[in-house]
Parts: sequence; structure tokens; C-alpha cells
Amino acid sequence: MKQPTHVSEAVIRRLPRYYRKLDELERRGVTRVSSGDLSQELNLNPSQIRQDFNCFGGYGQQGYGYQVSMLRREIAAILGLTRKYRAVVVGAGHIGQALVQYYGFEREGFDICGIFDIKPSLIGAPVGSLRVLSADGLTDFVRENGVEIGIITTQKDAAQSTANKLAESGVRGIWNFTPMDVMTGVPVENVSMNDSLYILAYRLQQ
Amino acid sequence: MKQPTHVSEAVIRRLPRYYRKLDELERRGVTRVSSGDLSQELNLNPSQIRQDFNCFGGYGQQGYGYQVSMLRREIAAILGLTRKYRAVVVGAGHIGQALVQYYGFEREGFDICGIFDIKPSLIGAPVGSLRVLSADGLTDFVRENGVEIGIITTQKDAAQSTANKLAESGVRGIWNFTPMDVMTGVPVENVSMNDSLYILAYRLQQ
DNA sequence: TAGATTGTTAATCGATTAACAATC
DNA sequence: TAGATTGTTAATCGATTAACAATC
Repeated sequence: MKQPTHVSEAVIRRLPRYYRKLDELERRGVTRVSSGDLSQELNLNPSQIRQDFNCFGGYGQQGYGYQVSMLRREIAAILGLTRKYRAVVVGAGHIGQALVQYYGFEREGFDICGIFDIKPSLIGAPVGSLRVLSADGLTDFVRENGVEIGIITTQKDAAQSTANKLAESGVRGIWNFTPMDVMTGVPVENVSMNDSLYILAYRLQQ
Repeated sequence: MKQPTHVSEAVIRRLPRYYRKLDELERRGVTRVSSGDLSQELNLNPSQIRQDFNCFGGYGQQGYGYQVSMLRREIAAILGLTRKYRAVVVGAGHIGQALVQYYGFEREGFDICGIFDIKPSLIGAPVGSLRVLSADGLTDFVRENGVEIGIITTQKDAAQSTANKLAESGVRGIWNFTPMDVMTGVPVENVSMNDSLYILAYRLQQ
């Protein structure tokens, strides 16, 4: 993999879609794919696809296209999906509990090993194979277990303080499910469920 | 509100953030805001903010800025958040159940009035104030209740067929929680939780 | 070899930013 | 009025698309 100087945000945001499509093709037994094929499947321009891949290196072969399994592996490596990550969920409401019990992410290498809340009535409650822990112990837990990702599923108004606490505890990235933009020193990815629903409402009017 | 010829995707994707910020400001009792203020709060360029607002009409006042409550209301109207929408959830797994029990969306006018599954063991189970219904009755339910939004929280491999069924039943838009890109005649908004997590993994490497 | 498809450069298009006259 | 800030036009920047030589 070529070490690229700077890859634009737009390219990065397309990588997961490439990854998912290549994974699907590989499962279907497709061994070979061209930028033209992918452009049809993903509704993108073939030039753009080739440009995107060439940000990281030349994975194709003239006159042939790309080898599905190899390209999938390369993109997985670029995204950092070839290793495991420990994560904790802060906020044991419905969404927090749903994430713990959804095993899809574990299959992809994201291991949710703790769920926290401040509400006394929730502490100790079983969630999947875990039990809700008191948020008092969050910092120690993150440090002792080498947790790299903090998932925020608290109420909106607790989002910023939770983000601060997670960042101070040594988490390297934050996955934010609240509709609140948090500011921290570590990378934050917002799921933006609200925004997505608002945009759907907008489209229903058009 | 000016009827704009065409508003770019980039502008539309920023509208929810404006809306959320203005809502927050209004709640905090702020009555007046300039594009400069907003640019700091949202980490955007002030020119861009003014350009964005002027896609829909001139809501500001020279020398003063924007009236928070008025601007908030206008953007709510643009997004279509001034009316109610009926929605159904298809897939009564953890995420589907979490959505039904999260009342945040209801507060914003999105009323989830049905939850469906094909799994016999789930049918009849209580979820919030609802009971899981058999997916056999989905089409009739959508028609009889004027459901406009279909929410897909099924397994990935059922996403496309569910989308087809929803679209045929007369739903006007689809909110897709699966990591599968679905193709239909109605607008689809993808929550893309997976993609968001992959991008976080990418950032942890940088 | 001929055909296909890449990698890459150049052209186009659109979005962001800057600038400033209009005006509250 | 003077100061502030918009609305809008023009300049810049970056991303997308087209084109084509390289080559498998």
C-alpha cells in the first residue's frame, strides 16, 4: 500500500461502500471485477473508482480489472479492519443495549467489552453477556482493558461530558450516537440518526 | 420561502446541523445570531452559511444577523418537520425494538405505529406500547394507516425484499438501518452505522 | 496479436471562500 | 449617523469526469 500524502474526505467516505460491495462479490464467488462493473453496482463513475483506488496504490491489471479477493483485503487493510478493537458503550438505554446485543460488529473485529450507566436502577442489569457497570468505574475500566473506542449512547445533554471523560480515559476514538456534536481531541464519528431522518423528511416533500 | 431551482446535496446535508444548533440556541434563550457566530459554533465558513440560507430566501437583516426563532422555524419548514409522519419498523430485533422505544423521534413528529417481523416467536411480543405484528399484514397496515415511512431493521439479506414490499405498499420514503444499499423507486436514507464505524477505524490508524 | 481495462494526465464542473456594495 | 452584517457576485479551490497512452 502506497503511503498517500493526503486522501480527501470524499474518498474516505466511499471506502466502506467499496469494502461492502467487494465483500458481497467475494461471497457470491465473483473473482474478478472491473471499474466499469463496480460503477454500475455502486452508481459511481468508473474514472472516479480508479482514481480512488489509485490514492493507495495500483491494485489492478490492465485489460483484466481487479481481483476481488485481493482488492477486498487491501481496502480492509486501508480501513484498519484487519485487527481487533475493544470498545465500551456509555449509556445503557435501548440503543446502547441493542449495540451490545448485535453481534455483527463483533464479527468485524469490534469487541464491546463493557456497558456503563449512571442510573442506579440499571447498574447490574444483564445485557447480552455483559452486566451494566457504574459509570464511576469507566476510566479504570478503559485503562485496564486497553479500550480504544468509546461509544456514546447517553442522553443528548450528557454527550459532551461523556466524550471528555472517554478522551481523558485514553480512548482513541469516539462513536457518537447522540444528536449532539461533541468536541474532543480524539477522532469522533457521528452516526447522525436524527440528521438522516430529517433529510428523509426533506425528500418526502420534494 | 423561495422555491429554489436546485439545492445541492451538500447544502441539504448541512440543514439538519443548522436546525439542531438553532434549536439549541433558542432553548438557551439566544434570540439573535450572525453567520459569524454560527460559523464558530459549527466550524463552517460564514460565507457558506449565508450562501446556504440564501438558497431558500433571505432570512437575515443587514447589520443585525438572523433571528434565532424565526430562522429555526424556517429551516424546520424546509426540512418538512412541521407536520407528522407515520412510520413502521420492519424487523423486530434489538435495533428495531430500540427505535420503537426511543421517544425522541415521536417528539419530532415521527410516529412509529407498527412493528413487524416474520419470526413466529416474536409475533405478539410487546415492544413499548406496540405488539410485534406478522409481516404478512404489512401491506394492508401501511395502506390502512397512511404510513409514509418504512424503517428497515431486518437482517441484511432481507433488506432489498423488504424495501420492495414497503415501496409497493405505498410508503413514500425508506429509512434503512441495514448495511445493504437498497434500490427502489422511493427516496432512501441510509443510516450507515457500519460505514461510520469503518471510518472511525480508519481514523484510529492515521 | 487484438481487445480490454488500467493508471494517469488534462478538462470540466461544482462547491467553497473572498470581497464588497447594499442596507438595517 | 456609524458600525455591523447581510445578500450576492466574483475568484478560488478541489473534486469529478473525460480522454488516452500504457500494458496485460
